[in-house]
Amino acid sequence: MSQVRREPLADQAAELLLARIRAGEWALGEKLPGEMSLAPQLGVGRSTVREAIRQLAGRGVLATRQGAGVFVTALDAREDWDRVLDRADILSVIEARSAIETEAAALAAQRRTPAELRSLRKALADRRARTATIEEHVDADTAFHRCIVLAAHNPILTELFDGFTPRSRQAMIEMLRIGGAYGGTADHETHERLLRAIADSDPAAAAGLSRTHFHEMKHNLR
Amino acid sequence: MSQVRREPLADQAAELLLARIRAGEWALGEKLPGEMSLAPQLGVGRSTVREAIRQLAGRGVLATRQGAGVFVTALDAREDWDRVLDRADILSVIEARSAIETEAAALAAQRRTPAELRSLRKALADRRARTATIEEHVDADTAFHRCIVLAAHNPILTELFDGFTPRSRQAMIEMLRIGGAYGGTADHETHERLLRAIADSDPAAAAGLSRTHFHEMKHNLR
DNA sequence: TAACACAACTTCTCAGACAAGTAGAGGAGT
DNA sequence: ACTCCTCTACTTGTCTGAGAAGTTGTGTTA
Repeated sequence: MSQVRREPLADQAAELLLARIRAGEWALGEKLPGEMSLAPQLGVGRSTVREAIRQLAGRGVLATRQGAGVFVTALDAREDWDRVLDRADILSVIEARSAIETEAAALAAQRRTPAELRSLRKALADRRARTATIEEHVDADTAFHRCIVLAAHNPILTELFDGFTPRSRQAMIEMLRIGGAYGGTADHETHERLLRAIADSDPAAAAGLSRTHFHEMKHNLR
Repeated sequence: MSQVRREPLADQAAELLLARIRAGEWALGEKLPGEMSLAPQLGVGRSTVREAIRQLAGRGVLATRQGAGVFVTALDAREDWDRVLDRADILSVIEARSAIETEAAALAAQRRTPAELRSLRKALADRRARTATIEEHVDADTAFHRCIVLAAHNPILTELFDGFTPRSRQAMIEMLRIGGAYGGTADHETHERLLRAIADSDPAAAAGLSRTHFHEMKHNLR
């Protein structure tokens, strides 16, 4: 049946531990049994257990403290973005972008510097001009939205945005290809008003316009 | 000057190796020197080198093949959550949570199942009861908010939430420790109204309450 | 009651030994 | 000259044992 596949014991032990963590055997922050008791449980030597723990520590699931023990730091190994986005539909991507960018728009309206305002205007002009192909327009659109996130001056939001927009690019392109019209005057006007709200330091209006924008996107999907 | 900072040798070795990989000492796919020669180079024993390699393997930077050697599989451009959160202040964390959870609250109000509603009620009761220590209360609070995110039925938002709440736990605890009052009746009432909005399928109210909640948190910070 | 000392635990690190797998050199046969 | 096989040197994988270093709770003392 299955190929011989000789996987190292340490890898197998790591997988087994991860499965038990996912199953909820140890809650978040809880201490695992010591290496000494874990080794016989998994049927391997102590150093093998240590290597398995190190592997999971590298993935951010476990953390060790000398003298204290091994602790669960995350319920789940952070899955690769690619894998998550493979399963997620376009709708989920839009909703996540809405979450991040609506908050970012409000913050940008409060914190944007004059230099960032110039970048925003330039990016919006680019967004209007570059409508030759769908790919080009999606990239210009993403660049504009990234300027907003940057103007929010929040490193975590930036990281979140950069984390999955590159990977959702294809989904966006497909959505526009299906949805038909893109770069329309109505769409552009929404973006223009969003920029104006940020320029006017009006967080509520910026957030509202951003929310509306993504709401329309979701609506066009059907 | 600097605190003693007794970081495990294996971690130090991993960081050192990663730095040399980033510096381009070994190209992508290239083979590293053997453990035997790496150990004296780094000034540690062989098992320690192995643990460092395992750690980097868990992060996807290295891969080992028995009999062949250790190979570079990625240059590890992506920054670790831990590192991002180290630099980020509490304010940024709250803003990011606000972004995710406000959207999640609105979606949860539309999509929550009866079973999820039961989980929410149970989690809220837990949140009210568990106020013995700050740690306990933070964990109960996180659990309640996680139920909301789950009820939004959006895998990306779930992933985002799980991605950094475990790591922002300490920051939350410190914030409450400084901020003073926690688990107050006003705080609990806000959560109760949030749950009611979700139960009543009122997305706008749920989003508004969530936004207010995080806004108050930011305000208490000062 | 508060501060200290200690004991029992934990992880950390090293060393040595052998098993298991890989890859290249070199020889035998065609 | 070419192919195939074997053998060898080198690699990672695993286990054991030992002591160092750190943490936590308990009991003792002032």
